[in-house]
Amino acid sequence: MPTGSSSTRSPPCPGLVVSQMKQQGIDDLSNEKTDDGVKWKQLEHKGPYFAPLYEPLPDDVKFYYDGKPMKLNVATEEIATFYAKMLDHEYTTKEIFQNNFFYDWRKEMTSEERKKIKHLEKCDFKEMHKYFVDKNEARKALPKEEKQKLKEEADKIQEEYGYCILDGHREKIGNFKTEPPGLFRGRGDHPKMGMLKKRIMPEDVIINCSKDSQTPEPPSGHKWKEVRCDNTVTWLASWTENIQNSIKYIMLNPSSKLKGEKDWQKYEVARRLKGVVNKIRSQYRADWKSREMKKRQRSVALYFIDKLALRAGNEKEEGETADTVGCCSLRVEHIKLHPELDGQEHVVEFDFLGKDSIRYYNKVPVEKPVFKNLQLFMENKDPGDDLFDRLNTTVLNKHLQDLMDGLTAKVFRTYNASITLQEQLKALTDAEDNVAAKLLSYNRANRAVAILCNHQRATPKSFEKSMQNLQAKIDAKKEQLGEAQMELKRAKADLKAKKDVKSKAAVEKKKKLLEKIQEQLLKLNVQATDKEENKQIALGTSKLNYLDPRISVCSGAGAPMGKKTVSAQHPPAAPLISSSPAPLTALPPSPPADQLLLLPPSASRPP
DNA sequence: TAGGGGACTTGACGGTACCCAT
DNA sequence: ATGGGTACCGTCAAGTCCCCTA
Repeated sequence: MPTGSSSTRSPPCPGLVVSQMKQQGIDDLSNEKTDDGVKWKQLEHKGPYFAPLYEPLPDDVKFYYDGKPMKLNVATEEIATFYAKMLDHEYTTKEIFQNNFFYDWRKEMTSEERKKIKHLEKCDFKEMHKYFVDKNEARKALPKEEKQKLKEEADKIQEEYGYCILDGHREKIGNFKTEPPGLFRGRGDHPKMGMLKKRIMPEDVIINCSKDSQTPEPPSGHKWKEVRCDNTVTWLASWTENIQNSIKYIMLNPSSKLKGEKDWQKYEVARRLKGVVNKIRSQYRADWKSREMKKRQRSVALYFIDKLALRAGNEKEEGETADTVGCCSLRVEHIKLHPELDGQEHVVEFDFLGKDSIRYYNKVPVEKPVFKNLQLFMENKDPGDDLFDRLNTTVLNKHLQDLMDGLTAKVFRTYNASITLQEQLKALTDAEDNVAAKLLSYNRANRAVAILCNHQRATPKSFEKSMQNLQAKIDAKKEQLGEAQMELKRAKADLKAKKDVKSKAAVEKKKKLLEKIQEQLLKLNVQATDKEENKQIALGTSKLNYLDPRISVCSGAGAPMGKKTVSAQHPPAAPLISSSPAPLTALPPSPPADQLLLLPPSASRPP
């Protein structure tokens, strides 16, 4: 079973590097680190690879305004192609998108163009659109050799710009290309959708590298905005994007040692939480009855974060982004209280848009004091008012910091995700199971985590069809099964009549065949179950960001690990399985790997 | 202590490489 | 060999959280 450990990491492998370093008497990187930041000594790279310049359209591809062809200035034309390319996308039907685009487009026009082009409805991009569709088709239809050539060119660029040297190690860069210009596509109801995302020029880019290293050359005729040497940060280059005025970075690939160690640290913090979580839970339960409103709100919010793995919920600037919330920013309109619902008492119904405007909908029975507190928090408030008006993420995290060093709201998500995987694996897996059954168990455990974290996906486009295909296979197999049963019956009758060796052998043969078919049918059914259950659930995110890989490795589940390198997630000096830190439930001293999962499942989920 | 900047992680999505059944 | 299905990976938006300033 693949572990994904070889695919993305740049050679040489981390373990090797460390042993070489030790031999050479070079200190391990971790020795040079301080608590509050990276401290590298050497960073060398080639700077970002810039998005290709705009190629003007051929003369026969025309833009029409009010039915008449109109030659656009190159800059104007470029922006028009951004819109033209998106014509069959739902975005372009939205009024906000259209308005934002048109407003920004007109700003970039020449004054003559601006005088003429006054209404988007009169703009005809269809010919341009067709040009790009055709071009795309042509690219797909290219002969093999041509495609190979293109790939080689891309590989060359990757080779040249895709790696950097960090303290003597060649590391893969995550995103070495600048983002190309285009129209901003926000998620959900984004007020800025359709705005023009400008082209990044070398003059916008800050380069970060070590003083003694070779400073990357800007493209000819250009210069960098700034070259600096800041070894407390991990980015190689940065620029400010024009939509949200936020900074974008070029950073290392997750397979790099730097990222891997950070990831490892994250899970170590989660493991420390394991040790104090019971105390924290008793504490917040006690605080439900506090005389201070602030404490009550804090403790109820923390209960939600712990029990439901909600995100912290920072405040956002109104009108700048889609209206989404997390725990601390929940509003009265986002919950409904049901003293009784479907035979359960004290049910809270959540309905809000979370990160990426993904809907969170959940009906949860809560403990009575929580319910009573929520009623209190909602008294005399309007639907649009904050549920926790005395609370924000800063206040909450400050409190958490007091409870445990390094504890923040998001650690609960990591902790509860990982512990859920571990418990589910333990509960669902039987060592005797075959591979298919084990894989289903792993997926189910992974699914439990994804559901907890509300990681959703759009139903894949081909879902219905591929489900039908699978069903057809199952039907065919069932038919086969029926036939096999009949044949066995006949063979048995034959044996009864003849009682000879040959017919006995025939019966055995038919029996074997029947068993084989039964097993195949079972496997298909398992597959169908897995597929159906996974229809709208995304497993990747939790696998990548929330599940301590040591849980999967130690349990022997051998499931795909995603793009992070397992070995890179450890301080490489520690071997992965034999003596390395154990997963969450096994706090030091670490038992041997085969016992890691045998700890009591109790008390790991909130009461 | 509000407010904003900065650095970093988390997240869904779409294209592509790859795999397996036909 | 082909084509359908899927895992993987890049992309870039959207979060979290920390720090600094007024």
